[in-house]
Amino acid sequence: MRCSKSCRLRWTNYLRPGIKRGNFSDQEEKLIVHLQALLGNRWAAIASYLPERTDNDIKNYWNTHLKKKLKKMLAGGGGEDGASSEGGGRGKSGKVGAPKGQWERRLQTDIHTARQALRDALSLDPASPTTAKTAPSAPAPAPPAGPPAYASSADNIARLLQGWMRPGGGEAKGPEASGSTSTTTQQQQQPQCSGDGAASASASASASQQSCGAAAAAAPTAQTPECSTETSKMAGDGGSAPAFSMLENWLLDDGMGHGELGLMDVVPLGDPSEFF
DNA sequence: AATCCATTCAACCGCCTTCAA
DNA sequence: ATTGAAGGCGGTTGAATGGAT
Repeated sequence: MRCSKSCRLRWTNYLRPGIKRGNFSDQEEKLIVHLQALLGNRWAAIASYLPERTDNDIKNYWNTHLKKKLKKMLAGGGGEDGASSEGGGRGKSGKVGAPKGQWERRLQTDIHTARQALRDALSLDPASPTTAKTAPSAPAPAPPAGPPAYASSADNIARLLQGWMRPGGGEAKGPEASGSTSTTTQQQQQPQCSGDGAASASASASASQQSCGAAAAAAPTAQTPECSTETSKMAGDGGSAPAFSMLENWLLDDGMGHGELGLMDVVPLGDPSEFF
């Protein structure tokens, strides 16, 4: 009386050998919170970093335990509706502007452009002619025609960072404040990390670290709402200055984010014991 | 002991993507 | 190029369970 789909689900979520059940360790908890901040509610992608856990398990754990913990933690300070802020990449409607791969490539191109522009903007050489009035020449293919890239000028970058660094401000007004609407829509659609298969897993790992990390760092307001509220409060609250230099480092260091570096290194997250 | 309420988690649902015919 | 089946994914449901009254 079971369909193949139901059997597959039963296997992957329950019967498959090697899956661990219950009792999430602190480390796992921390990792899940961290990954959720980076990837949003893309449980399959998150689960790819926890080989012994299924996406269903992680999703359940998030919904039943972690969300509650975060809510409790934030109870003192302007809590928001977690449920309403959910639904990272695609919701039920699943309407995204571009297909997965296309969108991911596009985001990576944008990140490259942003890096280049920031490098120019932060350049110590005042005589530098490249001060990013025009979109820097990127080795990667130019972004598809459409809304202008959000990081096409140093001014944009500066505004963006200013808005972000505004104390307590980052949340609902980033890209909007910087007038970059297209940015918002673009970045709200999270990069798709399929998380299936080794190749795509590693690809998505680096892509996540890059693109999601970029979204989390360069334009935190463009994260999923949860990223920008619950988790960022959780991970941050440590003042904006350190985060900014982390951002600088990340953006200026092309080597970062390409390897299998620990995710914990990408975005600083406080000691979990502080929160749990 | 009975009832109510909250929590947990396996399973289901609907949508989307992929792939083979 | 088209189409249908299968797989994958995230959101949601509901039965089971435990604690409180």
